[in-house]
Amino acid sequence: MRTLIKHLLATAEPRDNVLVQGWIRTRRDSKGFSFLEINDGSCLAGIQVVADAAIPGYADIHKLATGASLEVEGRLAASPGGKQKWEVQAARLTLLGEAGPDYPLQKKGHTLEFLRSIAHLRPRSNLFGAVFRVRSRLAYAVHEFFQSRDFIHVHTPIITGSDCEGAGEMFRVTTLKPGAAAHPAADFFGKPTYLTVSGQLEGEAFACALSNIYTFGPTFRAENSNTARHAAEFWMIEPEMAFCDLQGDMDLAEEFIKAMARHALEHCAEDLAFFSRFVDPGVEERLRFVVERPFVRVAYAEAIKILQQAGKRFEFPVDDGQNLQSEHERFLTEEHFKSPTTVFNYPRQIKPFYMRLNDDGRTVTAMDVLVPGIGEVIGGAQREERLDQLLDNMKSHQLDPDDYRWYTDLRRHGTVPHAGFGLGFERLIMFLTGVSNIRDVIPFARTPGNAEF
RNA sequence: UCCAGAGUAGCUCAAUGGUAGAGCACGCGGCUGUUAACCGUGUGGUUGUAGGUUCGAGCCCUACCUCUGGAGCCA
Repeated sequence: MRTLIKHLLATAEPRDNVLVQGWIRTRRDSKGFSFLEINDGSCLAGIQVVADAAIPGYADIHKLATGASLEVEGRLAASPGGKQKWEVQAARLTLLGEAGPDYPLQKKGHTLEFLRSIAHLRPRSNLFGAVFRVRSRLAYAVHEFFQSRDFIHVHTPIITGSDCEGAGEMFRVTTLKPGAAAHPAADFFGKPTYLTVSGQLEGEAFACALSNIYTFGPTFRAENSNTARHAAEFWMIEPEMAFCDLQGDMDLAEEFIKAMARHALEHCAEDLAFFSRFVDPGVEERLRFVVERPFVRVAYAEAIKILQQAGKRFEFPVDDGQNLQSEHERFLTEEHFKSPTTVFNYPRQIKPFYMRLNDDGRTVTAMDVLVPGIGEVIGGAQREERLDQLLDNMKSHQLDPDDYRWYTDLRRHGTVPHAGFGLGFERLIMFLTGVSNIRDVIPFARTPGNAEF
């Protein structure tokens, strides 16, 4: 029976009759025998195979090149070589699939840019194997975090009929033939439909029934954003809590980030060490810092004062009443506080209609969590639970309440204070791995002009 | 979408306006408990595309395409 390499490497005693299946990373020939390094993706490290020229299957040795797949039967034994504890002394080699001389992954460093052009093969590289193992582990950690706190997972719809959630351009979903006259009534759903940009509004409906809920699913934005932090398709995590205010929301956001960092340190040590060595030297230290230290919390008005008194020339002036620019956010989290920072109570005019108006009449209960190196990783708010105020907010945002009938209904029937936030899963992975481009933390990235694979 | 930079061998990169090269990969030969093995040798090019300037363009000019970094929008 096959044993994954991660389990072979963790074995305590030598073992006869092991079966390894994987892909060849490199081969080194000697005069009567060869060394093969095999990787199966179960962990960063591969295992060394020693193959004597006399064993069955060795006749294919010239075909056992980098990238080829094979099966090795043999004995797990202590390795006399200095760089590994175990090796497999092969009794039989079976070539499964050749990789020709045009196999693009060499046993040397490649640029990330080149690896993106072979997105179907890059998971076989050290870096992308590590990234996607961490991504998987963290997806598990997300569910563990919320489930252990009695949050209920809700699958909000991917196709949505509301075209005005206020979160950016949307992809149209239609079965109408291209060029057909625009008759929404003749379309599949009898009205215009889109890919969701957020499950928040639906999440609120479920929070106002099940108390604490979360969503974790794909999200789509048709914005022509061409940056290292934006993708047209990405995964978002959106908790929503009934009977919760802004304080509770900020507490949960902070606990969540800390829990993810702690989980990565505890369960992805080998891969994190790899990131520290080849991607971002400070990543492990940064995660420990995030776990140990409380986040800074600062009101928007105070943040503006800090920026104005920083004595620093920004490209964009600090303007009270306007949104913070990327350079302002980075200054706060990277230079001034040198810590993850939560900014709250933003001016109402720069935030969406659903955020709760504070008693000052000028600010809303919004909060953004900023982290060094990434900037905004979480955006959230206590929601407006008062029907009259919500309708007033819609009016000032020039929205038609008729388009939000079911949403305002939540305030007509047993309304409660509630709050939540949204977090881009890819940005979290970037923060935890140090990988600086969102295209490199999602298996097959969709960005403007690029839907290959 | 805006600003800046870059496109030369499969990959990473060289090349005063004057005969396009190296390392790695790949082929062949050798050698060794090797480990991004090593030594020798060989194959490999419409210099992103289309125009232009020039006796002569990888290099200078124009347009376009693609990518990268930054910005906007945001998660």
